[in-house]
Amino acid sequence: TPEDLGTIEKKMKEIINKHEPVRTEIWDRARAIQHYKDNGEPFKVELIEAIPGDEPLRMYWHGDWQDLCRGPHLQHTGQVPGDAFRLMSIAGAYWRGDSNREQLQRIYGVAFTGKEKLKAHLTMLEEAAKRDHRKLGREMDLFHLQEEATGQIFWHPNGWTIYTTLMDYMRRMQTRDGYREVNTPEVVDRKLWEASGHWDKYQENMFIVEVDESNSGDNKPPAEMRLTGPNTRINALKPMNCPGHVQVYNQGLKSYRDLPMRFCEFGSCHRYEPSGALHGIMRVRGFTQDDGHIFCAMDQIETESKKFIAFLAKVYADLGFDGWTVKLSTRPEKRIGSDETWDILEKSLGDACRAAGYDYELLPGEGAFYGPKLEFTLTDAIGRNWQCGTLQVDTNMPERLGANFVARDGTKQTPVMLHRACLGSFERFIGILIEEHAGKLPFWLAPRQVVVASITSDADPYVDDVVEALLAAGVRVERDIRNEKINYKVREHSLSKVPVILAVGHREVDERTVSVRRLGEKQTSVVGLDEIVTELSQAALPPDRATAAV
RNA sequence: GCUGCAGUAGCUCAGUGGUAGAGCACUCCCUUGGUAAGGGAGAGGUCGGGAGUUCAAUCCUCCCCUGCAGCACCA
Repeated sequence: TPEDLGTIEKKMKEIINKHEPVRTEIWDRARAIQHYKDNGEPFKVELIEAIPGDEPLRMYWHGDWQDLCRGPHLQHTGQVPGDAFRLMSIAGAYWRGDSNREQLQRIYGVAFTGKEKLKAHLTMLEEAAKRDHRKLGREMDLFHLQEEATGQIFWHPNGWTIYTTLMDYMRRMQTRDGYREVNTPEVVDRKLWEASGHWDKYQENMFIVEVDESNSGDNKPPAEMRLTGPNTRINALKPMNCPGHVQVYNQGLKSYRDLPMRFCEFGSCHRYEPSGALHGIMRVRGFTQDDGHIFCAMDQIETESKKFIAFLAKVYADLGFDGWTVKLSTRPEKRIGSDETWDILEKSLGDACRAAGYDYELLPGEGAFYGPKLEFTLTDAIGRNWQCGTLQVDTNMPERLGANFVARDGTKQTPVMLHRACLGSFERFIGILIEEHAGKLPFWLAPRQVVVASITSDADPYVDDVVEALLAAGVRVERDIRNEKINYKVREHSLSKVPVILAVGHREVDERTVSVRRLGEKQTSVVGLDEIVTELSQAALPPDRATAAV
């Protein structure tokens, strides 16, 4: 508990003040194992037994405290900066990271070389908490969650504006990049998931929909019998779009001339995620992916991969991100497909990434069960990493689901399938977007772009003129003619992150101008009505349509 | 799912074994104010849900739900 942490911290400081000197001895393994057995420390015993070879072990002491350690240790405990550490939290952690093993209590703490640095860190955390998308989502009236639909999002008008604006942008970008948009069913018979292999591996994480398909009419049995009866059909809400896209591909004969064939879908997916995994709108049970699958020949993998990475880089840059990283996840323990195939696929992904000009971090064993993947990760306000974009090569699913094409030599061959998503899901990406910009979204994405506020009620009719002109020019604009002082209006709209406030009073009415105040700036400027309409309508253009930066 | 913590008004939070309070937000009135809070009045709560203990439970006990931090998971 937090109180316990305080007590522990106090005891730590006492030990630090004692300047306990280090003492070390080399023990043979048998003695060390016996020592820990006698002291009831089975985890230490296990650690020692896992150390290869039979070299002696180093034991350390500081006063009463004893540890098995490769070393070195501090000369004395006084070397720990007693005023520059803080115990932060306490939580369970599985022994050796294995959820089938015991869970230990882990105490999290931070330590710095000086008191000032600790203070700066704590201040940073406080600042980061203000950018939390869950907090901003409430303050900006973007969305809410409630327990009747755990892990799913009720989007409010403001939030849904961000969502659809982003989706429209992605649709144009993907069309330009050679994708054809499709749409596939959300309630699908388990047979398809069995065929794809997902039923086997992810059944317990799927939303199951059982429907009675016996004759309708008065002789229908009661619901509790129907759901387990012989005519019950078991469906699952689609947890991913790939099998659906293969079904589209499989309609009609395909030639090597048709490849690469790029399908995309704003695919609504549902996954029964473990309760402890849910996190705001970043990890949810209902979400929409900007999903896409490229069916291609083996020798097209690298070109298509490079093309996608370039596409993703462009999109991320448009959305204001430059700090993303790439990870290459390789074959997991539980997988399908031969090692030879994995060798080829892992290499081609890595090569494509380098060829596109990006380095990657290797995550051994983290790949999907059907193939390796590149993960494109972004960070949230407090520095946690989130996988957003992904690129996965897959030869297994096309084969399982019977996809093929006629090759140049007339033989039937199986295409490779590249699974790819750029944003990942709109939900997670918007969460990251909110935190990255601390709610101050780029003008084209801001749900409420402009508020026109009257200073005195005499200006109200003119407010309507300004609003009309901006609406006609494609700007998302609201009016504020409430009986409040301009200070009050400015404060309120600034807090809710409206990027531009146009204030109008007698002077502006007489001159047909507006007083412009931009979010984050103190000074205002007076601009003619026509001029501001032109300027803001330009600024409202999404990056792929903007002719010039405004 | 696991470990720990939490749930009181729309939001942030105080509080008590005898059925609840503040500030902000909201509504109305006064105020027409020039760029981050003008004044007054009012309305608003099955104290997350269920069971138990008790004369009496928002408070104590148990179960469940939801959230937070971390772990595990993430097709």
